[in-house]
Amino acid sequence: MATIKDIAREAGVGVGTVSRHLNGVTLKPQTARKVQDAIDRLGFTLNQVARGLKTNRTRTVGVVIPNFADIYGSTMVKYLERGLAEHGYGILVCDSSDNPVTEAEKVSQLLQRRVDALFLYPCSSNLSYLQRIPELAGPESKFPVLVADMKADGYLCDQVRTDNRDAARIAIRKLIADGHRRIGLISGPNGYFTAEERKQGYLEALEEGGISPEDSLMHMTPHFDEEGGKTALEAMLDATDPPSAVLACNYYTTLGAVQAVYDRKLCMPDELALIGFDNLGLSAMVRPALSILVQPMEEIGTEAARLLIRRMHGDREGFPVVLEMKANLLLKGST
Amino acid sequence: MATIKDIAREAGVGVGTVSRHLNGVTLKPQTARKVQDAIDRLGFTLNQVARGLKTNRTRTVGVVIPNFADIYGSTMVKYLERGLAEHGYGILVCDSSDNPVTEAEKVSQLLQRRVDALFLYPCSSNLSYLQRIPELAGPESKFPVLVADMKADGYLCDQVRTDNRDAARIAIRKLIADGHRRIGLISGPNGYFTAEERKQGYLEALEEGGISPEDSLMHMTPHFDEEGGKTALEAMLDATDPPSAVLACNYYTTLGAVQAVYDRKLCMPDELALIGFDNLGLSAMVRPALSILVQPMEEIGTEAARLLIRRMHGDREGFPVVLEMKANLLLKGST
DNA sequence: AACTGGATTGGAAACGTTTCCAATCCAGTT
DNA sequence: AACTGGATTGGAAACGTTTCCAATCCAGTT
Repeated sequence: MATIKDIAREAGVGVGTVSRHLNGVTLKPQTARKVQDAIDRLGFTLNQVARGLKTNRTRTVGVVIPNFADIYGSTMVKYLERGLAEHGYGILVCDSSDNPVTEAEKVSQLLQRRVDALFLYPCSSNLSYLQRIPELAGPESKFPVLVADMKADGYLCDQVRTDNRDAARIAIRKLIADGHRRIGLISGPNGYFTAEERKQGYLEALEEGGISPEDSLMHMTPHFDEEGGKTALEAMLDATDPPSAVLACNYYTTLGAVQAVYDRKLCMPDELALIGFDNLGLSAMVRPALSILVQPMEEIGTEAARLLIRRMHGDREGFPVVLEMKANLLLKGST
Repeated sequence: MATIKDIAREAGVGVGTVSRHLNGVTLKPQTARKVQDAIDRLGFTLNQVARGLKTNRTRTVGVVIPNFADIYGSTMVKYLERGLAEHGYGILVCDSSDNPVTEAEKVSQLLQRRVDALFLYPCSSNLSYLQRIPELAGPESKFPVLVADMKADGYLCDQVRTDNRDAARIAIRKLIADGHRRIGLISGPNGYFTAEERKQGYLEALEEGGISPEDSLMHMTPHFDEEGGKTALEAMLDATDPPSAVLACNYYTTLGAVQAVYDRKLCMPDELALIGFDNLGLSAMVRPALSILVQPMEEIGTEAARLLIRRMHGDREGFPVVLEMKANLLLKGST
């Protein structure tokens, strides 16, 4: 492959001149032409690895997400990539398989590859491994780290996520406005940030509505999964005083809840009003169509890109920033 | 950040020795200990960019897919990443937004970043831009390129994809075995490889069953989308001699078809048997549960990783290889 | 104790850029 | 025609590794 030296020789100029041309410095027109001709003639392409070594910037952001096959994460990454690509940045992505150990390993691999910043969608709120990383440790670390969808207070990073409390709150408010008083919640495990925030929003909305919470109506499923969603809804329906409305707090528990509704042949919204979470495509497949809280994945990805670009350009304004984007409540036939 | 020279000085050895230690060469035990101590003491991490420049290998595979937010592509990439990571390779991913021009641009950006191989999930079967790339042009190019889910005959690359003919064939065979004679097809635009292959499989199965194809039962939707799926099914149902069974050939047309079924309040499978495509999660949301052809995304990703690893290690056996993986027909209540 | 030769180690050169300083160019002035 | 000084250009040094050759070490032999 042709190098800058080959171009310099071919064009009869110095390597510095070729480099300047490649970096957008305006040369004397005839010099520029000679250089460009040589580039075209030899089919030269700049070696970004060499440039990266010299400039100490790879124009690459490291991304770690728990599961690529999950629409939520992959949609965020889609818009992250789009936003970064506009500024010439690429992404090096890793799947942590929802395993905190793998997550920490992937982060250190990415740093060995000298990414310019990290986009982390962690699988737990334990980010202590960040402290053990020399580049990141110390209060004066300037290495940009952005945490998505998870609380990272106490760590030096920006955060972008859905306003989970608000999401649950607007859903529950709507159910209360529809006259429901016994409203069930299917959320995730205690200690899991988004699960707890959504529960918090639920509690706040109940309080606003003057409804006192009942333990029997709040199910913190152990794995935030389909099975848990189904079991939780069945348990509530089997209890002595079943709910007339339920909010399922993620995609998988929504799947499970819908199945319980089908199995019991309940008619929505009359026998049970249901609001699901996350997956828009799903909504239309349920009859009546499922009302759903849609997280602003595009916005999160786009804002994350914008913020990371700023940080990589040295703008530390407002650091550390916490951006909470509002979810959208799409009302359909199930409420 | 500490470099290999700092380690050499700190440990009182030469840089070559440190390099050898880092590359797994066994040193004299006490030398190894001195080096390791220095590494630990200074918190050294190897600069992979510098290594990449010297070795001319980045241990990175470039990935271009049309839409990250699409479960099909992102699941393939998940398993691709997993398979490559086992061998120390990372992936640099780009979303082409289903745009052939962007696709070509992303490919050349990836090559500037000196990826060791390319995983391409192209948005059209026109891969002519590959020829214009100096690294890839010429019959003797050794640069590994793998094309997923698309025909790339005539280009020098390996191919891994679903056996689309077989997929459609087994679905139609099943419908024929169930006694259906009038079977509809909802596929994608002519000229679109997977759409045509699936149609081909449909035709083959009809022929086996001694059924002559009818144009009015074959709908090649212009965009392979939800709208097209719905419209196509409605058109078939409104025709004088409607089908008793239908195969929708991708996720989006399946969504559309299911909606048409709902709107007309048809009872599956009695009034219409339906087989969908791609999205497993969807199946359980439809009642009766939707029979579905599930593409072997995990297998494709895993096999692609295996093949790319081999190619990057210089093994050219069987080049160019075409791997067609069998889809899985999951039978549920809708047939 | 001196020698031998395989094992181990040291360190220069190189990978392909960028950047800085010095050298050269050349339009405008005298 | 000679001079001036800003604009342009040339090219050495450096980024942090790997690798090769040469130098050193040292266990085993004499």
